[in-house]
Amino acid sequence: MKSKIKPIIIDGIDKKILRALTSDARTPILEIARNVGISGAAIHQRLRKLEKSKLISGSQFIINPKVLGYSTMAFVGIYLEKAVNNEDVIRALKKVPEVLECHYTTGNWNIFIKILAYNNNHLMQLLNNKIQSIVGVLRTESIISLDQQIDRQIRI
Amino acid sequence: MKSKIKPIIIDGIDKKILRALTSDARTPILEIARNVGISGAAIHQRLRKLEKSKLISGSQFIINPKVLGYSTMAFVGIYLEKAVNNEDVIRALKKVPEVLECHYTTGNWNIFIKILAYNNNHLMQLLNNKIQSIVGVLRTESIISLDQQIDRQIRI
DNA sequence: AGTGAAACAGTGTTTGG
DNA sequence: CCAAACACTGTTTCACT
Repeated sequence: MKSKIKPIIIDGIDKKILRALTSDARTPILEIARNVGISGAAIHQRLRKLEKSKLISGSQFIINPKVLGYSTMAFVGIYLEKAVNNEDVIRALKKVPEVLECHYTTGNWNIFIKILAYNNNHLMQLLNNKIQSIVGVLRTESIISLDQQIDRQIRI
Repeated sequence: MKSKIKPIIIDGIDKKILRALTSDARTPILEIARNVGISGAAIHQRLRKLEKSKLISGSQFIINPKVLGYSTMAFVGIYLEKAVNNEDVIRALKKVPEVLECHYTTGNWNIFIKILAYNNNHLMQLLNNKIQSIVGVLRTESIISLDQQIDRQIRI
């Protein structure tokens, strides 16, 4: 069962708070307060509202995988056998840490993933030993990202 | 010219720091210090090292687009005319806030994007009015994400 | 080089209005 | 939403290993 999504109304002040915190999660609340022109307690109050509405689903430091040597990003379309239990495949994919995203999709592929590897050879190993070896996976089609030009969240 | 990537050696303490801050960017440094068993000053020092190495490229609050009414995510493969200036196309795509990712890719498509829309109708409008109208775009192929099962960073 | 204790300014959060 | 209040945090300094 899906959890219900409550709509939320956010005003200009909420947007300013969100813009500050989506560009730097550690922006001091009091600094935001000064820029917006209201008290820190008010910002704090609004943040609680935004978190309660689930519009904010957490915060994180961003890791640059290139510094760790990951230089190959790829998208992989996966064909599944008709009889297979999809959830088992998802469970297996979750165990592969290099798989960063996983979607059920329309079109020819049943599942579509984003995967990160050290290099093309490592990608091939992952596909052979970790992806295509999953029970129910028929075959895969890979699209390698030569260069990522945009990576962002939705604009507030 | 690409900026040089300096390799970095991180030990178990660095990993613990990164794990804490990638799961919650606002984790107090002193709390990490207590869990790891070293002083706050030491954590602070290591954080500076990690930022200097660019392994940490910032921090952000995570927005849940569903709460804002975005319910359709799609991947779109884009065919370009041979004569077109790719950078102009990227520049145009950057101006479309619903485009969250953009990659140059191998394979049939020249460019591959991830895009977010309120619904299928909105997606169609975006494709017709904002993407296919870009000079140099020949045609597009869309893959709609029915459900996203995995969304994470590389494991530390 | 890396560590930890101490110190201060500044922050996060609560309370009462 | 504000102002005040308190405990705690972030950050620097410095002596030590």
